[in-house]
Amino acid sequence: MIDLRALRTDPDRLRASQRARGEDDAVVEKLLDLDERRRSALSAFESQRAEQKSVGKSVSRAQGDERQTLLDRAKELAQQVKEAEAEAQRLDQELQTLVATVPNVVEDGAPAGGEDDFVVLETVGTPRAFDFEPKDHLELGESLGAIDMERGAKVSGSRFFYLTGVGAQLQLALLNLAMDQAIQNGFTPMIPPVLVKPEAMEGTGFLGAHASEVYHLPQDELYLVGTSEVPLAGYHMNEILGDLPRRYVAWSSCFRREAGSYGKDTRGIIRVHQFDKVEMFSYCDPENAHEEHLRLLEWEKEMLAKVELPYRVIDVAGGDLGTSAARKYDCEAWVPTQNRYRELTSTSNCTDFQARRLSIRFRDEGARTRPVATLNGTLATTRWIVAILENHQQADGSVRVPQALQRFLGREVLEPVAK
RNA sequence: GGUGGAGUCGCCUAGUGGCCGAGGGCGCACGCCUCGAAAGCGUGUGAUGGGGCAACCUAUCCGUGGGUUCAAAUCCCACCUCCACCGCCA
Repeated sequence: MIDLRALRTDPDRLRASQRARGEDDAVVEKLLDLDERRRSALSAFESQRAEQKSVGKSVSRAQGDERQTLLDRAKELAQQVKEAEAEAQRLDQELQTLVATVPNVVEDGAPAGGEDDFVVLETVGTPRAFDFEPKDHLELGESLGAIDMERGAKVSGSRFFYLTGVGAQLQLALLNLAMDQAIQNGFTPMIPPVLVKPEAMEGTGFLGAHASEVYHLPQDELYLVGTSEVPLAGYHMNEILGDLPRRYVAWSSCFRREAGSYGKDTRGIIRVHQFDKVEMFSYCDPENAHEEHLRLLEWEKEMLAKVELPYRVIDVAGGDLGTSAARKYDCEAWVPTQNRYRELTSTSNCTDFQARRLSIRFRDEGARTRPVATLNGTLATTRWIVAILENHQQADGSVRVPQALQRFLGREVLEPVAK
C-alpha cells in the first residue's frame, strides 16, 4: 500500500512511477479526489458524533420535561451520526479499494519499460567453451539417477518431479550451504508455515495482479505460498519492532500454479509447480533500505561464487517489477544448452509498501512510529540444480561437484548410474 | 470433531448499561531526595485516522465483525485465537 500522505504532498512522484511501470497515471487524480472527499466526510462525522456524545451525557443528568426534550434531540442526532459515519466509511472503503490496486512507487534510478528493458549491471565469469556436445540438465539428471519427471507426472501431473538419489542429496547440500552462509552472516534461521491466511497473502501483494498464480484452499480459506517471503513478512504483522535491521533466512517449499505459462519451459525442472527455496528477508529502517538491498545482492553473489557459476546481474525495469517491489535485481546464471542466462536469484526492495499493509512499524529518532522497509532475496532454489548440472558436466557424463558443496554432499563427482 | 473456560494499555489486573473521557499495580521515562545508588516520594506513560507551523484539539480502538440502545468494555448474535479435558488420527 502506498503512502497517501506522501501522495498528497508529491503527486508527481506517483505519476512518474506509474509511467515507468507502463501503467495509467490517471489513478492519481482519482485518488486525490477520493481522499479529499473522504477527509471532509470524516470531519463531518466527527463533529456530529462529538455533539451526540455530549447530548447523551446530559440525558442521564436531566429530569422530567427537560429529559424528554434532550432524549428527542439525542435520537435525532443518533440517526444523523449513523448516516454520517456510513458515508465516511463508504468513502474510506472506496479509497482503500482503489489504493489496493496501486503498485509500489518505483525507486529513482530503476530502468523504465518492460520485461526486455532491463539493464545489465555486471557480468561475472565467462560461459564455458565445451569441447563436447553438452547435455541438458534433464538428460544429465536422468542418467545420474537424480531427476524423475515421468513418475512426477504419473503421481501429480505435469510440472511435478521427483528428486531421487544424488539429486535429492544435491538439493539438500545446496540448501544447507545457503542456510549455513546466511547463519554465518548473522541471519536467524526459520522454517515457516507454507499455508497462510488471506491477510498475509494480501499484505505481501500476491493477491493483486498475480492472484491466479497462487494455490488457494477454499475449504480452509488458506493459501499455499509461492515464496517464504509471505510467512516471513507476516511474522511481524501488527507489531512495533525495536532493534533494526532484523534478518531472517527461511527454508521452505514453494508452490506456483504457473497459469499462463503453458508451453514455456516445459522440459525439466526449470519451471515447476513445487520447489524448495532458501530466502533471505530483512526488516530495516526505510532510510537504509537501498544499502540493505545492495547487501542482499552481495550475499546472493557470494552464494553464486560458491557454486562456481558464470552469471550476470540485471536491474529489472519498472514494468517487470512485482506489485510490492520498488526496485529489483536479478542474478541470472548461464545455461549452456539454452545458450542464455536464466534467473537464479531475485532481490526486491519493497520499501514500506508491504509493511504499511501488514502494519509493521518501528520507532524513529523522534519516537514516532513509522512503517519499516521490507526486502527479500533468493539464496538458493531447486532451479540452481539446472545450472550446476549443465555447467559442471564432463565429457564422460559425470558432473563435478563445486568445492563448497562437497562438504555438504560428501562427494566430489556425480557419476552416471545404470538404468 | 465434542464439551467447558478465557481474551481489557508493554506485562498483571479492576471493571455486569451513563460516575469508564477505562482505575490500580509492575515495568519504563523524567524529577525530588543522595557523595553516588537502592529504597521512598512526585509527575508522566498506548495505537490509528483527521485538523493545525506548533503546543494542542478531535474521532476511533477493551480478540474480530455485526446488532440492540439516546448511550455498550458491560446486553445479544456470529466468528477467531488460546487453555483444559474427551474422541479420532499420526
